[in-house]
Amino acid sequence: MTIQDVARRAGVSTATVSRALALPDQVTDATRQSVMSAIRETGYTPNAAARSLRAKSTKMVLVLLPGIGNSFFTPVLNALEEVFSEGGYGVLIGYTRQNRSRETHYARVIRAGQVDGVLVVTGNVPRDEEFVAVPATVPMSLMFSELPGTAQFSVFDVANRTASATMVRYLIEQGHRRIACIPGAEGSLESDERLAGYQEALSAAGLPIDPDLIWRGASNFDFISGERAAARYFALAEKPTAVFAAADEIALGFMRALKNHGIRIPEDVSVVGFDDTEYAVHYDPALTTMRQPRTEMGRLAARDLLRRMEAKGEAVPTSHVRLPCELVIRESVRPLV
Amino acid sequence: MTIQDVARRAGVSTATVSRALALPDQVTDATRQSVMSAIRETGYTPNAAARSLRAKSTKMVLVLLPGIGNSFFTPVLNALEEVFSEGGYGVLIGYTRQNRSRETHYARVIRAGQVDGVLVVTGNVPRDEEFVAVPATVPMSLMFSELPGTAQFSVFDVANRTASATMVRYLIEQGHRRIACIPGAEGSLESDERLAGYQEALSAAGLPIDPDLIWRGASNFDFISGERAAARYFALAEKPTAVFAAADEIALGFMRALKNHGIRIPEDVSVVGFDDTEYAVHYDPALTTMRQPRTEMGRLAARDLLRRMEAKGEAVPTSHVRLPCELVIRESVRPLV
DNA sequence: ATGAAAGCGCTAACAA
DNA sequence: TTGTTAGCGCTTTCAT
Repeated sequence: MTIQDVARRAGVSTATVSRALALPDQVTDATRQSVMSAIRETGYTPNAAARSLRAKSTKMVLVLLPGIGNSFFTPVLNALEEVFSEGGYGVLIGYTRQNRSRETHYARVIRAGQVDGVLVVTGNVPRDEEFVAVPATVPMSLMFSELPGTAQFSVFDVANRTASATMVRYLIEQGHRRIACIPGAEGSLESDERLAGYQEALSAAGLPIDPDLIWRGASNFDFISGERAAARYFALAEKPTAVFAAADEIALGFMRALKNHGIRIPEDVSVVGFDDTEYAVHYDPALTTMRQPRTEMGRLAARDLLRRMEAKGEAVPTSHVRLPCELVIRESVRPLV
Repeated sequence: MTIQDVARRAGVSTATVSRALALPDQVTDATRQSVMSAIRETGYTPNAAARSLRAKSTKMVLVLLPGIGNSFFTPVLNALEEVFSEGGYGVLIGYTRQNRSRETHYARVIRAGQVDGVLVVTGNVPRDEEFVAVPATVPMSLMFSELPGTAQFSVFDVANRTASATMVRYLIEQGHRRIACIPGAEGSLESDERLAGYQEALSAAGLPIDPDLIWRGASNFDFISGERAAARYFALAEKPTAVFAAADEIALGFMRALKNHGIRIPEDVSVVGFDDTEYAVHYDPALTTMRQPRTEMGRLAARDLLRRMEAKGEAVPTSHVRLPCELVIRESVRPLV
């Protein structure tokens, strides 16, 4: 069923059918009626490839995720799909898996004109040379990461440093003085920022920064990193009274490892996380953490990209948004005062 | 940069460029060389829309998910993306949200020829009339659900009933006699099957099926359903010694609610789940559950669809696969013998 | 082995 | 307001 069939059936030209669909006011009521009924009778749906070829727009967005099976991104993806599909755009999903060849693959997808925009949702922006040229081709945005000195894309991130400082300050207010930190994925921006926030809060309170209490070396923000950090805890002669984990999963892994050795939380040691994933509230003890507004970030980023994709020709200024996080107090911190 | 530019630069026709790319053996080494270097110099990438229009194939797959922010599907989606992109197919993602209008939207995407295949990953197959016609257009498969009497699509599911029976039998072997069941989302196939497995195991052991111990009425396989079931537990005069939850999240929600009231697990009551999501092993106590082979299911389903999409013309028989689950014994069951 | 040419289905000038 | 027509970029007969 092509536009030809509809045109024949309605007794008009293909151009009129096209107009009846795209610019209904440029067509008389009568013809629009007959075109519409012809469409209904034939069950016609415009062919996407033909339309794309002609219109030079595919109405599709590429969403690039790291893809380490991380459920942190589930609500983000949900929000993105919601806003994009509402705006008439399809969501093409790509997992880079920190893998060069997969990045190249998706760079090619973009160059093939398969998408009208790109959203990179990850701490690691593809290093592929081919990606350098992308922003010139189609609008591209970043989520949960930043790239210094690149004004050509919008970025949506949270105030990691401020949030971490707030969290550690809360711990201090609760009377904690010896506070450890598990900063998460070594070398990532989030990790650096959250560690900086931790140090900032300690310094502001006149507390020393003890290298023995900074448990580096994690390759990810996952359970296993928390379990590994537990070994550092046990090795310590003078234990901290509180631990700030840079992600909920790290906190959960850490707590589980401690509990295996009979350590009680928060009676023996307080633990806090970062993210506020779905499981934080259901754990025992329910985890005190910083809520990242994942759904809201997704919506904002999607709407911004939508606007920039629709702006045929004229340049829309890029957005640089840093959302605050929210301290969610639950049960995993014991007041020392 | 179009195929024209490359052709001019290499001093050949566009047809030759096309052949050099698609059928390299039909071209002399010399011409292929010059075409390739022309491609490199120009940075040419074939336009996807033009290719699709001509070839009547988009090299894209639509993956339809329920989209209730459920991280159960994270590894599934991961596996799907891996296999499809390896096979040269892009993954277009769609969340139906049990919403009629969104189903219609995606039915239209399919009819527009935007995808070469469809994978419905959900217990609820779209009811939209427009979907009835889909399997005739492009191959379509089902995951984690079945539709009786439909041989035209492949289906990949787990043996829910058998797995549940195995789980309950395990509980019985551990000496439990009074076993409750939280069957999960009312009216879903998974729920029905898992409940049936529970009843089957009880009957086989000569144990009575007590309606007071079947805590129906959940609208989903989520935490809240577990919390609600806890009320049923507390209301009961004669408590069960073990509870079979039809999903890990239900089990976690249930355990958390019990612990809030000072009930210890497994000392006071044993709890088991179903799924083996990432969090099951990190909970305290680590949850005894049935592992669903989510990644493997994703791979199998993707490969099957790939095969059927590639089979230009000739009919490939559909697959009907039911994978077994694996009992994972951890800490949430107390032996009574 | 290569080229010429038709055409996939649609949209948008331009004409009428 | 409507129709005619060109052409988006590619693949694929059919000739040569």
